[in-house]
Amino acid sequence: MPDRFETISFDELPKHFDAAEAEDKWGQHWDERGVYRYDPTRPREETFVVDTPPPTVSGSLHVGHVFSYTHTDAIVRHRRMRGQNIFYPMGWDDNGLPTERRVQNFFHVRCEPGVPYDPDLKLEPASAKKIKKERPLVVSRRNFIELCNQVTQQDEQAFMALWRRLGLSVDWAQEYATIDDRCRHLAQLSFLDLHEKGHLYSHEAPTMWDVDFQTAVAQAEVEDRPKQGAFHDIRFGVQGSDRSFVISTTRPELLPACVGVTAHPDDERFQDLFGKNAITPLFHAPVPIFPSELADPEKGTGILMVCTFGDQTDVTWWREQKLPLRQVIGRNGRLVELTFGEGDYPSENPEQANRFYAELQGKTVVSARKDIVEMLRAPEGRAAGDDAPLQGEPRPTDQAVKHYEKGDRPLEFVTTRQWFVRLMDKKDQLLERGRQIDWHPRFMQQRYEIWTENLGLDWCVSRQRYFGVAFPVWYRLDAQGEPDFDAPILADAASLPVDPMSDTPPGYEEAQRDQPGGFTGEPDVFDTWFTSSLTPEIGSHWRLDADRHQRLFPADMRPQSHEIIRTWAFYTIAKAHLHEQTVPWHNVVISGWVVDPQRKKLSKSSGNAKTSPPELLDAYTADAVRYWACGARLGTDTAYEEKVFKVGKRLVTKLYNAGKFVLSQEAERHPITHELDRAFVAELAALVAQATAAYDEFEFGKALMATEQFFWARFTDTFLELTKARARGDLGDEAARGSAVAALRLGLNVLLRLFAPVLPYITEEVWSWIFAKETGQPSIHAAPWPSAADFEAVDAPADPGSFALAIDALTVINKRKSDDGVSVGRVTEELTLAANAATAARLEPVWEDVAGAARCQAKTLTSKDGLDDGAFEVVSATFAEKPKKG
RNA sequence: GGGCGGAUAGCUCAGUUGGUAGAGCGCUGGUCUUACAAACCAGUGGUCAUCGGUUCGAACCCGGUUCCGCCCACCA
Repeated sequence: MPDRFETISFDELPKHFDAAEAEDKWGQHWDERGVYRYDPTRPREETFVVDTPPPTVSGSLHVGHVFSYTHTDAIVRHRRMRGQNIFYPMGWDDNGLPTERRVQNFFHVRCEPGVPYDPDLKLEPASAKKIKKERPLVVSRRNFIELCNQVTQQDEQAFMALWRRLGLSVDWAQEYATIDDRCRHLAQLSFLDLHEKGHLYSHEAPTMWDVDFQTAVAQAEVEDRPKQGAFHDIRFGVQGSDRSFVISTTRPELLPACVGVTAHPDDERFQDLFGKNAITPLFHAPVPIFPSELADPEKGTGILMVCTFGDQTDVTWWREQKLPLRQVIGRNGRLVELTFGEGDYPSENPEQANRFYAELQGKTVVSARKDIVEMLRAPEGRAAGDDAPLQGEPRPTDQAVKHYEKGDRPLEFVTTRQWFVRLMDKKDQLLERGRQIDWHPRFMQQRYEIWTENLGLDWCVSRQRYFGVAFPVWYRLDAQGEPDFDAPILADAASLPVDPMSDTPPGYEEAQRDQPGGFTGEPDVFDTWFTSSLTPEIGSHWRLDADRHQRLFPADMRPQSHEIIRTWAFYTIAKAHLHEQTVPWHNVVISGWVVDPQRKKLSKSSGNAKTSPPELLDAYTADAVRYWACGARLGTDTAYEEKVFKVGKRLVTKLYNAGKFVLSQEAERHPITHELDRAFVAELAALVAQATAAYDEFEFGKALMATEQFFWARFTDTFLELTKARARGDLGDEAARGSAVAALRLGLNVLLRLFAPVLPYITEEVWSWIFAKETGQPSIHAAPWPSAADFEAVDAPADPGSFALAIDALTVINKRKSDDGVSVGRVTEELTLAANAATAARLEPVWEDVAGAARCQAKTLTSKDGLDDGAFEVVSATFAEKPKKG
């Protein structure tokens, strides 16, 4: 009995592919079979390590997530098929401000560290009415953290469900959360290591401060926002003289904080002033006038007031000139209590100064500005303009004002004690590390370079928040109860993770907490980036498991988006450099954004992200959505186009139908011997090479497009049609039939594998019918990526162009049918096709197939001079009558 | 102010080292055709933003300009 191809029975399969069912079924199978599991026994060089971005689980899922995570998954799936041992974890970034904000709104609560813990606190989500009518419930720090944990766990479930449905081939055994014990442990170890190596310091200094969240922020979290400001021209006096001058400022409310006046040393206009004291209006404070290169003679009036603190330059002047500190803006953004004529607040007229200041005290920056302008315009009964300090009216100007990226009000410089990681002295080393990494696309490296070169401050890593990783630090209290910040007590590495607010430091009793001679815990938490900059180390279990670390670090690939190069990428590189003297990963792969037709980034806040990811998956299926995502080029923004989802859905349907057809063709097993089949295989082999090269560059989009193009234009619309007659046994002998079916199956098999990284569900479905058993690979996602090995049993065609030529000939015949209004399937009773002699000779070996596809009963191929090479002409054609219905 | 990316058919985008402009969608016409009407066949459609240069030849290389998006910048 001859060996026959195993086939499927056409009628047993559902007419239409049920994607929802397949998503469910295959998701379960993959889990059960452990297809995506990392094998810890395989060596580093066989392993492909992904440093997956842990999404912020603040509850807002949008298509941007789906987009970029699909990119990573396609790359990962391809690597897995290349035989690599995949380490593809998933983490949840749940600590930090976004969660705190979400919890505050969700339960309508406010955290107050002094409040006692309520072990029985049970809260329901707050209704909109409640939020509107009632004041937020005040809860303890510990209760608040518990609520944060509760909400993030729910959010993580939602994310996980989405990721599974989308088909991310994550190894769920490697799941982590940035607030879990291991991450807290590692973040605190990181702190201890940096401290030991001398990269950490804490000091009290002016720091960028968000007055709403009441926390310090780092340079990387600061963004400029355009704002309408106004120059106020204010006349200053000079001590012991009639001379005066006018400064121009956009922040008149800082006048009580004025500690100096400066102008450029070469500025002719102010030579006589240097070394003298200016007298501030209203407050009559004598302040030194000094020259500085940093003053720009072109700006304003060329001479300006130095305040503590209006901006970064003020901080510089304050330091260099050793000026006094007059911090008038408090941590809550309101003007603090103070008295002129005392201490650091001298005044030549304290009584008047205090009268003015009393009106400003307790006010916000904005209302204090309004009030002080009125005072400057008409101080104490005098009419406006009557020798008033304010010269003319404020002149509007556009300015860029620093804001915390998550905040609403401008940042202030407030003097507080903060912890810093020293980076300013390591810029060159960090730049060098950046150059040791391959950036995809390449130009994205520029972002890193520019950021690093322009870095102006060390990394402030302490935050005055609650839901975060605690500093493993306590301070001794002296006899007066004052903390000794210069010699912090560090936690023992073996005791981590610790919470200094509830754990006691080595050698102390809990009773000594906050007692003179005792200790106090560091209440601050780490900047969330302090933890998330450790994701490669979190994956590798750095300092916890040396063998695992050696197998997983540095990682191979870091996928991320470009707006966080200055934070996530930068800090991760810094950490790997400081801890391990190496790069954290070898490749950075940058996805673009999803944008609306107006080129605006899709986001919930701007209201252009209307469809949620689950809705999208319901409407179009996971494969179709993945198809859309994978059409993108790296680093390039992609428009949100509903049409593209439909195209993806169509592709899935076509794969299903083509699979059914090919795998139902019966024939004896036979090698691929026919010229047309060999020419097809030659083209297929070229496609494989092309797709493989694209994936080598992480360009899944190029690979997909090439594969898709081939699938429609060279497989379903053409090769299938050209071999149909032979595969049915209507044409040629058993060998010809076997060759056709063998080539169809090889084509389908290879194309399925090329599509598998992008379309995991439909490819697995079709693969499961026959190929799973035939190849011994139960899952296509564990099957080998197509390569030359797939084609080595097939001899080269006599003419590599004969497949293309057959397509051209068929197209000409189809055009004739179309022109005659005849369907392609109609029988051709007689056909005479002409080509020049050379072309006719080349077509000869595949002419039977062409005629078969055209359903010819009688056919003639003649040669005719004057036709171009490769051109065909239908000399005559008669078509059968339309078959009668019935 | 400095830098990066983009501008190609009505729309979304390809276009490898310079060599006659491509796909999909849309649109028009045709076809129920034994894998698929959730389909197929055929057709329409472009001064490659703009100006100049190099070249036998430029969408591609060089320079200028204009728009769009983004990143960065001490913001008196």
